[in-house]
Amino acid sequence: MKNPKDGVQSVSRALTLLQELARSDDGLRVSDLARSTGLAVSTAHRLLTTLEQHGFAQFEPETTLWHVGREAFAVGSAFGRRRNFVAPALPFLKRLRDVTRETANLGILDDKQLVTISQVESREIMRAISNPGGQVPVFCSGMGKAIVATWSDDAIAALADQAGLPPMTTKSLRNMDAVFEDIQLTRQRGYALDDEEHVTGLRCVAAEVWSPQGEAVCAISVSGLAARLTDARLDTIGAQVRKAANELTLRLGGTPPV
Amino acid sequence: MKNPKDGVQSVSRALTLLQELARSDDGLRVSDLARSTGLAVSTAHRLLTTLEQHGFAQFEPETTLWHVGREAFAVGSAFGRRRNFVAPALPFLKRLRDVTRETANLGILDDKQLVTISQVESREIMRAISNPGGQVPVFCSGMGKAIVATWSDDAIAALADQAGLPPMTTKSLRNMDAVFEDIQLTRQRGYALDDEEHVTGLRCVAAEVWSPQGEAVCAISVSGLAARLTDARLDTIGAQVRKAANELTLRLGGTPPV
DNA sequence: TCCCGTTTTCCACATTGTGAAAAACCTTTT
DNA sequence: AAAAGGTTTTTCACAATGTGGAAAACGGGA
Repeated sequence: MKNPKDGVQSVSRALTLLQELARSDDGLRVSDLARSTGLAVSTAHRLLTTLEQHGFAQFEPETTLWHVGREAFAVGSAFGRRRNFVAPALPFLKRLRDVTRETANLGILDDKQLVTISQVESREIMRAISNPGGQVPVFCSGMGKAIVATWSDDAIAALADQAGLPPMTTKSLRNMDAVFEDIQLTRQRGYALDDEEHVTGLRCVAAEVWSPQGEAVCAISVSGLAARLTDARLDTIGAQVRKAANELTLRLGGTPPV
Repeated sequence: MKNPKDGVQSVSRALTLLQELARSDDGLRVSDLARSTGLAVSTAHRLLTTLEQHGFAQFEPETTLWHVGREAFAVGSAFGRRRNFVAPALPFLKRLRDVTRETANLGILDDKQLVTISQVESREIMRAISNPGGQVPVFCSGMGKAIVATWSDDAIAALADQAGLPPMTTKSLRNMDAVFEDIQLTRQRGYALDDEEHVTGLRCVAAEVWSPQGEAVCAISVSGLAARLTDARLDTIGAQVRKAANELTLRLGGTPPV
């Protein structure tokens, strides 16, 4: 008769109540909840009380309506917190590596530096030069520029002011005019380009990834020898990177740019 | 022996497990959970399974670790949805973050606790210590004090009476005299200050946001290392936070204080 | 291969959750 | 002002349900 696969009855019922509560924006009454879940009113009441004791449900005495409680919010946000983008990003990076046959990277902006968090290496003989964990000045990095391009010009100027524009190669951007010109291009193209600005001989195509809060949290890029990442391939790869970035954005619960 | 006031045992235990899971960023094993909650392993396992069936917990077979599940996230965000000032607040938080270069927060008062609803992080190395969803005793929080300062002294006393004054650091307010003194200052200044009263080394400047009904519904704050939020900057930041709070108030259809 | 530390399943037992019904509240109606 | 109709709470006897010890199934190391 009893099927253990159903789990613990009372817990299961309590969770159903919570889900029902979450469905409603302006609260529900005990009797409504009892009806919609098929529970006895007294049972629903008892379970709700328990949920309330733990802060998962909330009762408004004035209106006698039940709501989802703060503790549910607290526990739920732990789900989002755990999302360090590395794990979900991997499949997209791999696919990107496979379609481009070049190294794919994931990076975040941290204290004026772009940090490469994760990397899926090209299978070609010549590998990328930068390592995961490696840091690059923002404006010498494709990923850095992709993220920064989403900011206001003022914010960009402020960052450049603080971080400076340390040149890494002869092609590095050396003044604000060059920076804004490059950012302008980045916004138009929909992807950022590092054309041997970090390491001579190395090119890098990048696009930013958006958080649910509507901010560019990290970026995806493809990097390889300038000899292989020819001008002719740039737009194709740009579109592929853009696509991967948008897909990851969706995966993370964000909204890609129009 | 049995006290019905304790609520439904199994539900209560399951919720405790969830809270425990939320505390950990990289997952917990059944046996760890059993130990930390004082449950028999088999019981913990059974409850977790039930949580998993509803999507509130998530099990990683590879690592045999348990995490908070997507459904907990879904239900939790219903809490945020009901307090729908999150979306309209974001632009103001971002601007505040940009002008102060510190983390900007949005919080509401809920059952004697201040809950951080949303957050726009500083771009500096040291990020905020508190997470969205985090809860702080009212009188240890800048945002809490900003809201409460709009109340009558009687109401404040009543709340303190109920909630107590649990000290979080050595600088926390420990008696009603200190509270009223601080509230007095808050009203004069036009902004509230949490000077390492919640976390040592962390300062926080806050101002309340008004509803069209003329009540302080939520608060905006800027938080950062005490080393960076120096006394010299306090009044400037206070004015900036006040301004952001007033702008959001207008946006929500309320009337800012004179 | 065997072993140790897990996770998972099983099962007899009584603790614990259950729901009908009654009590306590509210508004609204007469 | 009292009665009626809708709630939300509380109570309580009963047995269905959840419990935890112990045993079984894994899953990596030696």
